[in-house]
Amino acid sequence: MERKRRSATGEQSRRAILDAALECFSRLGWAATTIEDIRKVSGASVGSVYHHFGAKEGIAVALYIDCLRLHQESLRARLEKKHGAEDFVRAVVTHHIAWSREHPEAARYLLRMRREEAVAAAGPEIQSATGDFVREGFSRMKDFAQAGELLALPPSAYMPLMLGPAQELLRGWAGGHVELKPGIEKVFADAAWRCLRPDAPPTTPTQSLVRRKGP
Amino acid sequence: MERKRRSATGEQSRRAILDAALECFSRLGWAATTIEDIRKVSGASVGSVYHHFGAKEGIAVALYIDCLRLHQESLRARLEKKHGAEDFVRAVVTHHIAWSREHPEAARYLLRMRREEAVAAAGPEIQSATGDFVREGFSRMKDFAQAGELLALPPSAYMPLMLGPAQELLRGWAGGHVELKPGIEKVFADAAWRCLRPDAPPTTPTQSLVRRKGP
DNA sequence: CTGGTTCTAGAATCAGATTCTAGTCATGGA
DNA sequence: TCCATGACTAGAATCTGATTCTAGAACCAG
Repeated sequence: MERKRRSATGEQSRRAILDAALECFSRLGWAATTIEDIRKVSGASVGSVYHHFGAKEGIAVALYIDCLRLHQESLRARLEKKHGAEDFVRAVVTHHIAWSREHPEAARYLLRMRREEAVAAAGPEIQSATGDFVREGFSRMKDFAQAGELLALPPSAYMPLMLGPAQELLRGWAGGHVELKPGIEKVFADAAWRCLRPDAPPTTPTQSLVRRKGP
Repeated sequence: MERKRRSATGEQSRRAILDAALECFSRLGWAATTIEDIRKVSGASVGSVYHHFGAKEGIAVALYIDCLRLHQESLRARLEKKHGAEDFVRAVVTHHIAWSREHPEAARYLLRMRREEAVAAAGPEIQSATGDFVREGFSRMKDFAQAGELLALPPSAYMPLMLGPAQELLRGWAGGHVELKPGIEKVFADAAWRCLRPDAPPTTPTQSLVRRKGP
């Protein structure tokens, strides 16, 4: 009944295949790497690859979930101490950028494969592997909003406003032509907060060079 | 010497192939549609398809450029009358969302294929087809910034801040699970402007978790 | 030691992209 | 008008690489 009898060996080769896959996908791209490439780099056999992952897409999905987990664990740890809305927003944005800089291969893979068909098709599977975390963060933002610590907005707007700019920056970086300057996370954290913080008196949006100028 | 002798016929079948491709890609996804699918829908032959596009990727790229052109022409027209920074920013964001709603297939295709390997590899070709437009918009933003009509920021931050949130929203929409509510473009235009408008007093960038929190 | 299960091997199969050869068709010039 | 030319269409033949299949090895519980 055990899910993993010979786990030691099996898990080991599964790991080797995932590592090889990340290397190959990074170097050659997802479409261009063949099972043969992965087989050579990992030292496994075709049969073994298919035993563990079922199909080429299976590798992509497993690797995606793997990287996502790394990312989320790191973020979770960082968010534990954040209780206010501003701290929360800034920490999420900053972490997103900083983590990507620290784990370039994994980050690039996540950025590239997001919405890539091979992975997108496995939506439900990924949901179940990581959905709670996202849902949790989302509901936390709604709570902040309800408490007046964030601007009141349609719920579906929070995530895009908070992370969209960073995501777009990182996408450019992953594409290879923009670099990630050292202090850039601060710029984006500021921007996200500027965009989400409450305040804004009667909101005279038409002419806006007037207000603001705190204590 | 003429580039297009039998152009009428040729152009026609090229068009038919592109249309068929958009339909197939939308319905089945890029990876899953075969040349055979496109051949059947368009009525062309394999040879004809390869004559016009060279490879499956060639179809994807041509279609991408085709859709991008539509998008840009529409945006260009809309921007002509916008002279101030605020108008400009709001128009770009609003247009991005509204256009997507009006041309769902093309928009979804653009969103899905952006950074998709098949298309990303053709970067240079796409650059030359559309680069000017982007460059132009970018330099316009730098001008605004220089004139003090936009917050001073690292140049690479403008595009992500302006369009990142909308892009993220649309990506969710293209993925199929978020819907595009009627007035949502206003929310995102407001947010973009909130985030880019100048103002912000002496800007004490180093420590920013202190101030703010008004009365 | 035996039966059951996981995992590894690698040859065989299959699908589908690409290539190749043989035309067809419209045009410009003789 | 008639031919040469190059754009274009057809579809069969190849090739590449993903997937399947059959055997067997390693391991564990009884």
